[in-house]
Amino acid sequence: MRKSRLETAETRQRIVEAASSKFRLQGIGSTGLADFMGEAGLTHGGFYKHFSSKDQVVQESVALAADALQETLESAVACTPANRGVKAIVDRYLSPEHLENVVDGCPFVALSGELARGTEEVRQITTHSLVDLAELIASQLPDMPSAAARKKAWVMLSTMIGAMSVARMVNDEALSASILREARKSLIS
Amino acid sequence: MRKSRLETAETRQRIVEAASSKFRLQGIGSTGLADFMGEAGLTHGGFYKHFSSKDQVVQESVALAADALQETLESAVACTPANRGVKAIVDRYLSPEHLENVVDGCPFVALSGELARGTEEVRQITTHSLVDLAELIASQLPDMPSAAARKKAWVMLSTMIGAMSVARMVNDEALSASILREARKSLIS
DNA sequence: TGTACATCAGTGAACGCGCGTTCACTGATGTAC
DNA sequence: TGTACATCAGTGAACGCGCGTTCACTGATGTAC
Repeated sequence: MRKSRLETAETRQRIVEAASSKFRLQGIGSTGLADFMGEAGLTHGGFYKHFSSKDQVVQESVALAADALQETLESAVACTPANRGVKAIVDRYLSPEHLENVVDGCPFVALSGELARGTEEVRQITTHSLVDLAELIASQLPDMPSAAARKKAWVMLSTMIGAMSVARMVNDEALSASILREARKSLIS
Repeated sequence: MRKSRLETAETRQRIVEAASSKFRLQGIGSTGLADFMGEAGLTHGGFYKHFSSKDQVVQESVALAADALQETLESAVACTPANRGVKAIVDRYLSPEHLENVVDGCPFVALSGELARGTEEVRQITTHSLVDLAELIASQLPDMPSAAARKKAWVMLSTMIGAMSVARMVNDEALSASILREARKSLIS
C-alpha cells in the first residue's frame, strides 16, 4: 500500500484542504478526523501517517485558509487601477458570494471564537495572518502616514470581519445583504 | 428531594446563568451538560427536569446573554448626557474590561460561528437580539433620518463586534488594546 | 388545621454513540548492492 | 539493470473517554379531603 513521495505529498495537501473546508463549514470541534479524511478519499486511521495530532491539522488548515484569503485580496488589488485598491479589497471581501461561500471563505469569520480559544500555536498563526491582512489594507491607503494607515487598516479589517460575521448570524437574507452593502459604502467613502 | 416552586425556579435560573457563562468561555460544542450543571450545584441527571434538550438551554443562554448586553448598553446611555449616547455605548462595548471578560461579555463575539451554524430557533433569537442592539444604537443617532440611522447603526455594530472579535483572536495585548482604541476613535468621530 | 396521598426535583448509574488516538497488518515503493 | 530487503502509506479494528439522554429511585413539597 505504500505510496510514492509525490502521491504522499499530494495526499497530505488534500487532507489539509478538506480539513480547512470542513472546519469552516462545521466548526473545528464539531468536525471529526473521519469527516475530512473521508472527503480526502481515505479512512481515518491513516491520519497519523501525516500529522501528529488534530491540532496540527487545525494549524495548517487555518494557515491555508488565511493564505488563500490573502491571495484573493491581493489578486483583487492587482486586477484594479492604482488608487482603487481599497475598493477592490472591500468589494471582494464583502461580496454576496463570500457571504454564501462559507466553505472557502474567511476563516476569521467562521472560526473566530474557536481561534481565540485555540492553542498557542493556533493563536500565533491567527495573529500573523491577521497582521498580514491589515498590512495589505494599509498598503492601499497611501495618502496617509504609514502609522495612521496601519491603525485605520485594523479598523477597516474589524468592520469587514464584523459585518460578515453579523450578516452570517442574521436569519434574514435581505438584512444580511443590506449589512454588507452599507459596510461597503461606509468603507469605500 | 422535591423542591418548592420558588427553589425550582431559582435553580432553573442558576442553570441558565451557568450555561450562558460556560458557553461563552468554552464554546457551546465544547461545553457539556455536566460542566454547567456542576457550576449550578447539581448533577447532570437533573438537567432534563428543567429543559427538554441541550439546544433549549442554548437558546435561553443566548437570550440571557444578549439581554444582559442590551441592558448594559442601555444603562450606559442612561448614565450619560443626551447627545453622548453613542460614545457611551461604544466606550462601554469596546472597553478593556469587555475584552478580558469573556464570561459575561458579548455572546456574538464569543459564539458567532456557532450561532451562525445553530438551529433555526437559535438563529431566530440571535437575529432578534442583534436587531434590538442595532435599534438601540440607531436611537442614539438622532441627527439623521431614521432609515439612515438604522443603516449606520448596523455598520457601527459590525465594527464593534468585529473589533472585539479581532482583539480577542490576536495574541498580543498591546495590539488588542490598540485595535479597540482605534475602533473607538473611529466610531465616536 | 391535620392527615394521606400524589407529585416531582434531584441523584447517580446506565445507554449508545462518536471522538482522538493506537496498533497489527498489507503490499507497493524506495534503497543498497 | 536486476534482485533482496527495508520502509512506510493506508486499512480497519480496537482503546478509553466524554458526550447527550434515559431511567429507577428517593424523599420533601403540594394537594385534596
